[in-house]
Amino acid sequence: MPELPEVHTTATMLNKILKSLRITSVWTSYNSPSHKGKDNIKNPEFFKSFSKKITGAEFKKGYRRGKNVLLELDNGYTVIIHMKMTGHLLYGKYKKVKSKNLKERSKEKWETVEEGPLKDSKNQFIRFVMSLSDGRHLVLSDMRKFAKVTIEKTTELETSKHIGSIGPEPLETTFNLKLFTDRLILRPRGKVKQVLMNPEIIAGIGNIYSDEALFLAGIHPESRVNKIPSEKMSELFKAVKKVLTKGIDFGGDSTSDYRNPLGVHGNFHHHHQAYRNTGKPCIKKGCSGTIRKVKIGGRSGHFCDKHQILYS
DNA sequence: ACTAGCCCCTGGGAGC
DNA sequence: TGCTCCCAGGGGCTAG
Repeated sequence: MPELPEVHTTATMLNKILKSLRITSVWTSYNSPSHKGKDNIKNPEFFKSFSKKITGAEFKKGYRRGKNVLLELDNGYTVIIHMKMTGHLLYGKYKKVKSKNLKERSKEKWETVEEGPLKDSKNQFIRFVMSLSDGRHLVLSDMRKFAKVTIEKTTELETSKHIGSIGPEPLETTFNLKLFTDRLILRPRGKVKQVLMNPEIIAGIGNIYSDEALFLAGIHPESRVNKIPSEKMSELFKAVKKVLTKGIDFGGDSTSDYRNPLGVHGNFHHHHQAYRNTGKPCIKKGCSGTIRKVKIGGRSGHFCDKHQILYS
C-alpha cells in the first residue's frame, strides 16, 4: 500500500512530468452520493464544482505531505490525492471506451493505448482521469475505491482539515531524536506500533514500514511508548529513517501492486524482514526466533518472537 | 487518553 | 470449475 516512500516516488516523478501541462478535461466513474464527507469527488455534486475549478488550470508543482500527493495549480488551488490502499497514479496515453459489461454503473471506461513500460490495457480500475494538454492523461487506478481526491485553496492548505493535522515529516533534516521522542510521548500509554502509524503523530508511516522499523530496533509492536528505554527509542528513531530511506531507494513497495507514474513496480517488498513473513524464521543474524502475527488496533503486526522485546 | 468496532471496497486465496 | 467465506487495511467515525 502506498506509504511515505511510494507517495514520495509518485509525487517526485509527477513534479517533473506535469510541470507546465494544462488540464483540458476531467472524468470519473466514482459515484457514491451517500459517501460520508462531501469534500470528495465520489460525491457527484462535489465533482461538478471540482471539475470546474481545475479544468483549464496549469500544474505548478507536485509534492508530498504525509501520504498525500499534492498537485499545485496556477489558479490558487491545490488538488489533494490520498491513494489509500490500492491507488496509484499513472501517466500515459489512454482512451475512453464503451464498457461491454452492462452491469457496470458507468458504461464508459478508460484503457491505455500506450506501448512501452506502461502496458496497462487490462487495467479495469481507472476511476479518475485528468486529460492533459500534451494529449496524454494522468489517471488514478484504484481497485478498492478507497482513494480520496479533493481540493483546497493553496493558501488555506496548511490549515485545512486534510493537511493541517498531519504530524512532522520523518525524513526532514529537522526531524531529530528529540522531536521523535516528543511526538511519540504524546501517546504515552499507546502501543508503539499504533502510535508510529498515527498520521497526527508522525507523517507517512503505515503498516509495512512500522513493522520493519520495529524489527530493526528490536522492539515488540505492543510495547507501551512510555516503557521503552531511551537507548531503544534512539534505535527506533534511526530505524524509522533507515527503512523509509530504503523504501525510496527501492522505488517503493509493490505488495499491493503499487506502480510509479510510468507503470514500474517498486522492489522493497522483496526485502521485508518482518511484514507478512508469518511463520518464517527470523533472518536477523544469530537470532533463532520466528516471525509471529498479532492484531493491533485492527491491523496485523508482524514481529520476531525472540529479539523484539516487549516493554510493558 | 485509549480501545474496540464499523465502514468504505474488491480481488485473491483457501476450503470444499 | 465454481461456490462460499475470509482476509488485506488507511483513516474517519462513533461509542464506551
